[in-house]
Amino acid sequence: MGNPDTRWLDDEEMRAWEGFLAAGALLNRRIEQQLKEEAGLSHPQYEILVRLDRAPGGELRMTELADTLLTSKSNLTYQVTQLEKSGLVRRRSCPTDVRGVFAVLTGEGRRRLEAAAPGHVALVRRLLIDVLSREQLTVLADGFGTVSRRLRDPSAD
Amino acid sequence: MGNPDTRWLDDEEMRAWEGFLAAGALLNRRIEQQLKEEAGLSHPQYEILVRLDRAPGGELRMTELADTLLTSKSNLTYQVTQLEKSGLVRRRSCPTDVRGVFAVLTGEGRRRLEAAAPGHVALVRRLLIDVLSREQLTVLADGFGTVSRRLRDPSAD
DNA sequence: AGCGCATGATTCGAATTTGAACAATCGCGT
DNA sequence: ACGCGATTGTTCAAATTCGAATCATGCGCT
Repeated sequence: MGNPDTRWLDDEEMRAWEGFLAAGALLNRRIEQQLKEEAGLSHPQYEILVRLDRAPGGELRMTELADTLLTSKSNLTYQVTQLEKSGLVRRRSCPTDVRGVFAVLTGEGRRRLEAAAPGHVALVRRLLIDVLSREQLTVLADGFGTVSRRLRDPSAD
Repeated sequence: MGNPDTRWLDDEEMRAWEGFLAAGALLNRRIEQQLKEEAGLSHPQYEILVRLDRAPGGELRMTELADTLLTSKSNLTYQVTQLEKSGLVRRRSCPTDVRGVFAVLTGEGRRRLEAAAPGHVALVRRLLIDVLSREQLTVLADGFGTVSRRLRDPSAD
């Protein structure tokens, strides 16, 4: 069996962990809902458009996109197909590697993103960013930075 | 149309927001995976068992359970059915309200939870809690406490 | 050139999640 | 006691997500 005496979470630690989970669930729900009704996009879809918009040429390889989105490749295939049906993204096969596929942001995709972004940012601001002080923001950014870095890194296993 | 000049997120704000999303995604992935292979439970299922275990008598009304879990009622119906098939939870109809249903933690459910908890807590500790300083934890707990409270409260709309 | 393993992306089926619609019942106000 | 809007939990179909398997290709090595 495992270690007989577990180091349970104390009150503060529990508060942090459950607060994190709760905030995540609630934030996601609101964001999903707002994005859907104001721009007709799911949060995952919005994130895809954002990554593509940032990328040079407005395009990224499927795998690269999946990596930055922290999602599975099969899921990305599905979402990109949906976005393609909506005309917001198109696929382009990679010239130097027959296996490779680029997801490319279309003009309409960019327009849709630009239409969605202000409302989305305003919501994130209202629900999270503006609720916290600058000091809190810094601490969170640092903390999550560390956590994310360790999670990506196999050594932190 | 919306406000023409949006207050975009500055670097620090972006770092906090994206760090939050990334940490959430990565943490969830790991937790899901570990819980599945070490205890045969999904994270949602584990959370259900935890809430029931905390509740007096090891039972809660479906709606109440759904509320604390921040999930939809239909989803809870599904999960409880799954847990019932596994023998970890059973349903009991409410004596004072014919419509009402209690989800009750079974002996086997409690055993399974007790078997899963140490590993789960250890993982949360290793990936999140122990990575942060006590000060960071406090800020996180306070910040997300506020955020969650506002998200639940319709006035914070 | 040819072998063999790693990669890139999709496909497939199963599991989960969602939201709307439903049926039954409650309980408040008259 | 009655009417009726609110509540409780489930059902249903559709959308999403997951992971294993697949298929085709790239690349290093001999």
